[in-house]
Amino acid sequence: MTRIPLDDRRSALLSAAIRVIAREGLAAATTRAIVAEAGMPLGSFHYAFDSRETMLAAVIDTVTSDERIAAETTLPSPGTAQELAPTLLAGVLRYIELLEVDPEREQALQELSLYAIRHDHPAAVDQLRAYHRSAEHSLELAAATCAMQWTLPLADVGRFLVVVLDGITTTWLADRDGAAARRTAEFAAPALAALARPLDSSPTHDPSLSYDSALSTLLKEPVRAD
Amino acid sequence: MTRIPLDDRRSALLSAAIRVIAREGLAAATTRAIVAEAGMPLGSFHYAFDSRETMLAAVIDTVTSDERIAAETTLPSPGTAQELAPTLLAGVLRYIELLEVDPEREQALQELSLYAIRHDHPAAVDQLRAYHRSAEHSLELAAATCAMQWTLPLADVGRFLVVVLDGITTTWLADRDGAAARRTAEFAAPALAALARPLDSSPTHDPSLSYDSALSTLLKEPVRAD
DNA sequence: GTCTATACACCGATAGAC
DNA sequence: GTCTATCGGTGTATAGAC
Repeated sequence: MTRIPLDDRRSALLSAAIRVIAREGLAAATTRAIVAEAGMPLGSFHYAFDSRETMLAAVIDTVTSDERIAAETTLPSPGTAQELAPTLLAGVLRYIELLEVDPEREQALQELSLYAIRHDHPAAVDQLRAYHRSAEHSLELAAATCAMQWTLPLADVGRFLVVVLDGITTTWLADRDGAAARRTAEFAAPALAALARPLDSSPTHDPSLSYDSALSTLLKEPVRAD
Repeated sequence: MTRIPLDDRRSALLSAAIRVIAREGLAAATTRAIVAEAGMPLGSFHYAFDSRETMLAAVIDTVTSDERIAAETTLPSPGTAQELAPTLLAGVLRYIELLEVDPEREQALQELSLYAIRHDHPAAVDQLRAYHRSAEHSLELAAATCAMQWTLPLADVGRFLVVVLDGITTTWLADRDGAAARRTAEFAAPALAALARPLDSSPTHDPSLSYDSALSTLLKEPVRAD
């Protein structure tokens, strides 16, 4: 009858699977639920994928794509140079907004991540590395925009940003306290900015001891007072 | 024959369930797998619990107990006063050690948390609040031991610690990079310590030996207006 | 190629033997 | 009370009609 290209079928099933996982959880994303969401008969599933496991690997691969992650975590790139801490803060706040707009999607990503750690560990590592790449790129861009440079290896700063974003995500998913998440962001941003120094400062300085330059940046950010 | 008190049966099933979840994941923790782990016949399950859902609620309640969480996250309390940042760092490093000793347990806790968020939200909130209580208690103790006080509401500082610990956990579970986790801790500890200041206004000591106290001292200076 | 009908394993839960 | 046997339902996967 209606002969649909195999790739179209596959992608339709993948997006249906993501919707089901987001709406009802990974455990409820059965083959029956997925084909129902896609409006297909059950038989179509194993025509497009060898098994449910294979399809889940494809789902993880889809949500792990660099473009998708970059769209979520990339900081806005302002045309004019400004202070680093507010730039970083704006990026984290933007991430929190995305979190609030589509909580189910983030919950789905967390469930897929835990699933991958247990059943497809290489995929979990890939997923994490994609986040690291995006974080490092954003941090590099932010520092350059503000005429700053990082005093620690970019990988370490990037990891801390990933840790903070992930922690904010998990915590917010549980308590849905956007104000508290934003207070966390307001602390994390200057703490990150404290790890950078102006581009033209003395280059041969042991970074582990040069908290003096970090201090000035940290202290420029008003500590939240209530 | 062997009449076992109901409470003993329940607790045996609960610990068996936790072992199964840790070893094979929440999805694999079926009633059959749990009673097999506990060495009981299948019929015993619904004699001890109304349903699998009820038992999972009890599991969450068990792992959410204050004592259990405190044992994982409480900082060591040194008898002698010392600098705040190393004290905090020691606590985070100790948490990372526990993480490395029993990764499956932490993975199980993450899976239970995501399950609770979706299917038993009040329990998820309780779990998070237990972590907050423990974090706040540890931070209060650490500050007092070091003769310091927090310059932000304890709840906010505690939340940041929870966020960092959670982010470290999720990230480490994926990449198992203990060295990177410790580098993250080494950044987070002084960043947290920067949010405290000495209890009294006595003159500072040698700042070259303790950057965290220098940070705290400078934090007392007025934030300059832009 | 597409879809219906079905196989077969395993799930949570329970009835009934002892 | 304790355990065996089993029920009804649902899971993944497939055979076979068209």
